[in-house]
Amino acid sequence: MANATIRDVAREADVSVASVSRALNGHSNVRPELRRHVETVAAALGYVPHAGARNLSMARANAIGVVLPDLHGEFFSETLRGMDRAASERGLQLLLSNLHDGDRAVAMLHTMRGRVDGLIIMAPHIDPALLLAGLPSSIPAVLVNCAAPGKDRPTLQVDNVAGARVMTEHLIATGRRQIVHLSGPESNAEARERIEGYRAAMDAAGLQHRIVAGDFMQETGAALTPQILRDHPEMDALFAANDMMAIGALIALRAAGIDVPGQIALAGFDDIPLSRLISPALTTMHVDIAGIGERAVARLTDAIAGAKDHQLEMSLPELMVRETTQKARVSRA
Amino acid sequence: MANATIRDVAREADVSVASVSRALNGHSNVRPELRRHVETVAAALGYVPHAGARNLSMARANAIGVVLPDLHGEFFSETLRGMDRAASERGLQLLLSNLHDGDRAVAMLHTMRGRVDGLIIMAPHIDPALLLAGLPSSIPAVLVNCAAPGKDRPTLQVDNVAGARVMTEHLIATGRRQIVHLSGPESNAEARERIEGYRAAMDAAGLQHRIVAGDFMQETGAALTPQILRDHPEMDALFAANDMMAIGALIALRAAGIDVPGQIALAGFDDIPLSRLISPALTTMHVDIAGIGERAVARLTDAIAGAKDHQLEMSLPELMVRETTQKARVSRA
DNA sequence: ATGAATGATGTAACCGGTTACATCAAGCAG
DNA sequence: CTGCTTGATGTAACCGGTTACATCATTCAT
Repeated sequence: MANATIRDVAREADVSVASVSRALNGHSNVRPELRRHVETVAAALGYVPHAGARNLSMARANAIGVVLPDLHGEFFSETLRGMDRAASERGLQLLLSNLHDGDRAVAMLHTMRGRVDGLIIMAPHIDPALLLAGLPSSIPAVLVNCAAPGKDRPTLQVDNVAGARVMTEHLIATGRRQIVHLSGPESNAEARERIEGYRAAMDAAGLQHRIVAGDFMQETGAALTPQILRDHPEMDALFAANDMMAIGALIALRAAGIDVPGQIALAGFDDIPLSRLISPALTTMHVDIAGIGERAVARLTDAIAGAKDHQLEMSLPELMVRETTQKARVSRA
Repeated sequence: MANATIRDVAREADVSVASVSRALNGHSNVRPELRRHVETVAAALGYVPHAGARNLSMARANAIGVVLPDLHGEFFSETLRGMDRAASERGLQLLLSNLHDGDRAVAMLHTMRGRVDGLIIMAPHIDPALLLAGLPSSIPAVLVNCAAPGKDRPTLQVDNVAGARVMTEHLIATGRRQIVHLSGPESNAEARERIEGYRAAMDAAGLQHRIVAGDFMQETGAALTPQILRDHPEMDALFAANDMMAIGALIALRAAGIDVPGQIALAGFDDIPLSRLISPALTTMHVDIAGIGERAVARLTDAIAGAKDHQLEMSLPELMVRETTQKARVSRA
């Protein structure tokens, strides 16, 4: 019933456990015939090594823990895809954990200790002090898009401030003036940075900011749009803090009979795969989502190998002009 | 430097390791003052229990392994989301593995032995015999959308045959006659079942089948469409075996200046979130993707708990009529 | 022929927890 | 006062691997 252990194999093959271990792991100092014999017996018993035990004795889990704020939407699935690719190249597995709130966060990190060699933490919505307090300094970790660029941890970030500034400037350059920013939640560091970039560009152009607080969800983008139209009747551009909200807004604008980009320009942020597929195609800031996942794994494996490189790696998003921000038609009236 | 172990805590607190273990795990037979003392010392040392060691000694990993064919696209990210929800409710973590080909598949399963309590295997593209051969019968596993309904394993499947039949009948009922099926890869069990459903409905209506082999990828849907238009100039409906290919086809059709659904009706399968967001919205078979993920975890935890219920659970997809299959306009000519 | 070097194999400690069982002190009934 | 029960704590075995080191048989140089 229960699975065979290495001792069962040793007894059956009439050799020591050490020989079984060596034979099965391809060590060189094993007689070929002995190796074959052990392999035969192991196969006959259906022996599969117990990875947990091996991990314990080798003090190496060959796995990395990934904590994400949310599995919703394409953004995180893309990140995960990048991580998976980089991880399986290195023979690592991913231990996944959704990180809802700050309290359970620390408990979660603890659950991971001893089952993973390091952690990738993506938590723009969690107080970084709280996070780092619960993180033993001995466990390697890379922070992705966290609020504070962990001083003594490798860190990856998207330059949200610059990105939002570029997008806002693009909107201004294409003739928009009454630009409303539909932001992410205040508690989210990336959302705050994007607000900052928007503010900077608007200030530089001498325009007035209008910020409406959203929460990065598509439904909210749709739900808030009618209200935005009411409160800002003069609006000629809507800059959503991420693509999902922009798409929600697009649906609501379409439902309201508003022409995009004819009457109102629409912009998003992230460039999820979906954004080029909708119609009209969404202008957005391209973030190399899967690439960030890959880089995170690369940095983490370096850190696990002992690298002391705690540099902050900042990636600059790129403006993708598509259909939703084409110049407004000359008024037909 | 290295992390404190339970013996460090025991030494520092001047008690035995057993007491530390008991105190920290909330056993009742510990003097309250001793417990507090141990907790204080543990906190002072920054002690975090080594989950791997605990797993080994308790013979319980509190994790489940998930093997997926591909992380691409919304389908699997939705599945994963459902699994994550169900898993974290039960205090389980997910160990993720992308399963590219059959050879590495078995190795992968072995890597998981001893680090997970059970497996969820989603592998419509892998020879089930190969798969089950590599799977020790002692490890609980549930099969999702695998080619063969594992006789002695809990199994979840989508009724692809019925679903494809319903969709094809819908197309016929809305007046289409020259219906081309853009199928998934022959190696994929689900693709084969959808072909079968399409065939059944076409046969029943006395119509001729036209099947073009695709591979479930959006790019392929787009790339194959011009060729399909050339080879089947009379086509009035295109039924893609999944939504991603349908969306690819939609883009290509739009580029070719073809009116959907005016000239050609378009249908997909899966009902990924994206399909209702594109324009025109895609008619498709709704599959409760996240729900299947949740059910898989539920069935697996039952199996881990010792349930012997190896019933095949079949879920019936539901027709979602949207814009791409509205009745063809009366010819304007 | 003898001692050293080499190579294959076995013994047992170790990784870091959990827990059955032993031990011991205190409380209590007779 | 003695013997039994009860509760708290300690001892050590165990989970299933890996591996340093010991052992032993060869082989080879001297």
